[in-house]
Formats: sequence, structure tokens, C-alpha cells
Amino acid sequence: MARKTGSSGEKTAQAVRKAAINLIAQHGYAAVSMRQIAREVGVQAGALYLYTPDKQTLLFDIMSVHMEELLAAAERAFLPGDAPLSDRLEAFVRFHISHHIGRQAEVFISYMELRNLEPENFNAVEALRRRYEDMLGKILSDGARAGVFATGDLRVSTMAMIAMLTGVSTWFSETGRLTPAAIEDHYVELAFRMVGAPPPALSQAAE
Amino acid sequence: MARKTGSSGEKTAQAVRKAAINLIAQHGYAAVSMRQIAREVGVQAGALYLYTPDKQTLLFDIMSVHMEELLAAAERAFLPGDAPLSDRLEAFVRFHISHHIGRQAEVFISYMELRNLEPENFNAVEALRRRYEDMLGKILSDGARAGVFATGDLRVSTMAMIAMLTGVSTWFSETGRLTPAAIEDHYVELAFRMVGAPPPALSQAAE
DNA sequence: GTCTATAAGGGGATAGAC
DNA sequence: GTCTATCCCCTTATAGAC
Repeated sequence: MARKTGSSGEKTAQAVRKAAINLIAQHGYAAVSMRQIAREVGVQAGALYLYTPDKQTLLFDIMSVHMEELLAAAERAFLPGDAPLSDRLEAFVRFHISHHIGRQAEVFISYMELRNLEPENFNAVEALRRRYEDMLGKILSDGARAGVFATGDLRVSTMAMIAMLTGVSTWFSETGRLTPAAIEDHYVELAFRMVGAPPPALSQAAE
Repeated sequence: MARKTGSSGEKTAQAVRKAAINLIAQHGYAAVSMRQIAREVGVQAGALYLYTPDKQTLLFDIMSVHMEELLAAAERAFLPGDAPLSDRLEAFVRFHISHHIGRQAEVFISYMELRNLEPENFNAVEALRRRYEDMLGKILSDGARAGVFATGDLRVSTMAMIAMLTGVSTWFSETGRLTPAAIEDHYVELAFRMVGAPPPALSQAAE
């Protein structure tokens, strides 16, 4: 990713990406001009085209890199299918919260700017998102089949849990009242109760 | 709201509002031009300024009217503080889901376009949103104090539940597999389990 | 690798005719 | 109540100097 049009400085390429992420998260893709990004980086507007063929590709790269990092990190954090279901759910929740807490700008962009992707790019990003959702879907469906989780409609429960968890990025603040660890614990508790299972920190007894 | 600059046709005013809502929800405030809105309405761009003093006010009106309608409808749907807590939570969840299902465009705008509001307008909309969140917060804190709901950290639980419920607007489709009534039921179940209370459809026994 | 200059077009908003 | 015409500014992207 981070497609170069020439053999330019890697440092500047990263600065462009970072500036674009911050500005787009703050003001929105359509509202941010290439001149603004250039000013933030400390170069002239024309120089940006050494690092991206156009503005649309810059957005697509931000979103697809974010989704690919999310998937790769999720796959590393995931427990195999033969691990206890409560461990698998807990690992997913803790991973999702901690990953999202440190990436508020990217998360925001990946939700908000889908509509500004050209159709081909949109489909690519959506496919990655669906793959991620399915990782939780698999845990919940395995749990429902095993009688450990009560999911009702699986798709609704999956979407509800993802929405609940991702919501952390709308209010989390580094300087806030709660530590990331405390927030993780809390969401683990909520997620377990949501599927009618005893939160791991409280007890191992059946409901 | 829907501030007029003159005494113009109410029908056109509504058409402008509706076109703006649909276009902004689809493409984003910054990406939609006044000319596009005018084309959708079937007038020339200049004529729009009979119905709004400027583009920013058009956005603010859409968002503040949406939030005020939400609050007014919520207050009508709400049960008094002396009603059973489970009834109050169920009423909130059913109201929230049904209200949001029919207003996907407005809901989307009210989340996405906050950053495009000028500071004064932003503060006004945020105050309305906070008032709405506090309505759920009150139900949960009353329930926690009565020992009926397990909320852990009240603010986290409130934000998590709002995020879970509002998420319905990202995937609901009129032509989808599930009816609004079935979706409502499902979210009621999830919400009750989330706070460790027995879903009303299943039983009235304490946990 | 970055700059300046510029092409080509779209933006919000207003004036004044009808 | 709406239209046409227009002002002035900003946009993305490219060309060519350094």
C-alpha cells in the first residue's frame, strides 16, 4: 500500500498518510483539500502527488491498510476453534477494544468515509469488514451450537455486539476517567451478559 | 426551524429539506453542492436561498430538528419514574429501535456531520444528544440503585447500550429478512441481558 | 524530491430581471 | 417565487524549473 508514483522519501510518505488521517478524521474527506494536507506535512500541494496518484487512492489506502491491519492483528490475537468458547469470546472483546482505543481516527474514517469510496474500492473495503465481522459471528454461532451462548438471531446479535464494542471509539479519551484496562473489563462483562453467559471475572457457574 | 428568509412556499421548503437529507446522507455535507440540491428539488441554485440563509444553517436545521423530534417523541413514549423498571427499559428500547428504523438518513447525518457544524451549532446539537442519553442513563441508574439492573460503570453501560441500539440503522433494510417488530423484540432481549435482567418475554423471575 | 505556475472546472452566495 | 448571470474564491491535478 501507500503507493508511490516515484521513489520518494519514506519519511514524507508516512507524514502524508498521518496528516491525511488526522485531517480527514477531523473534517471529513470531502472537506479536506490536498493543500491542507500539504500544509500539515510542510510541502507544497504538487509534491503530494509523488506519494499518491490522487486523492481517492489516498483515502482508499488509509482505509484498506487499516482494515488489513485489523484483520492481521485479529488473526494473531485469536484463539483456535478448540479453545473454550468463553476464552474465545473474551479474547475477541479484549482485542477489539484495545485495538480500537488506540486508533480512533482510523476507525472513524473507516465508518464515515465508506460513501466517498469509488464502487470498486468500496467493495474491497466492505469485503474486509465482512471478514472481520464473521470472526465474531463464528464464535457466537459455535457458542450457540454448543449451548453456551444464547444468541437469538445470530446476525442481529453479531451486529449488535460489534456496534456496542466499536462505540468505545466515540467516547474514549486518553485523559478520561477510566483506564483502557478497566474499559476492557467492562466490555467483557457486557458482552458475556449480552449472550447470557457468566462474565469470566465473576464466576464460572452456569447462568 | 426550517428558517425562511422570506414568505416562500411551504411545499418547496419541505422538498429542499428532504432533498438535502437524502443527498447529505448519501454523499456527505461537504461533498454535496447547493447546485445538486437544487437540481434534486427542481429549481435553480439561487432559489434555495429563499429557504435557508446558507448551507451551514440548512445542515444545522436538519440535525436540530431531528434531535428535537427524537426528544419530543421519546418524552411521549416514556413511562413515569414510578413505573416498573423493566417496563421503563423495555419502552425505551422499543421506542429507540422503532424511531431509528424509520429515519436512517437523519440518524446517519446526526452522527456523521457533527464535525461539519460550526462550534455554536455543534454545542446546541450535542446538548440535545446528551439530554437523550441521560434519559436512558436515568433508567439504568434507577435500576442499579433498586438492585434490578447490574450496570457496572453507569456511563460505560449507557454509551454501550445506545451504541448497540443505534447500530440497527447501519444494517436495517425495509426489504430485509426481519420485520421491525422482530428486530425490536431481539434488541429488547439483548438490552435486558446486557444489564443482567431477565428479558420480559421470557420470564418475570429475578435473576 | 520539491518547488512554482497554471490549467480547467466547481464551489457558495448575490443581484436584478421577470 | 423563481430564474439567469455573475463574482470571486478554492479545488484537483499536471508541467516543467531547479
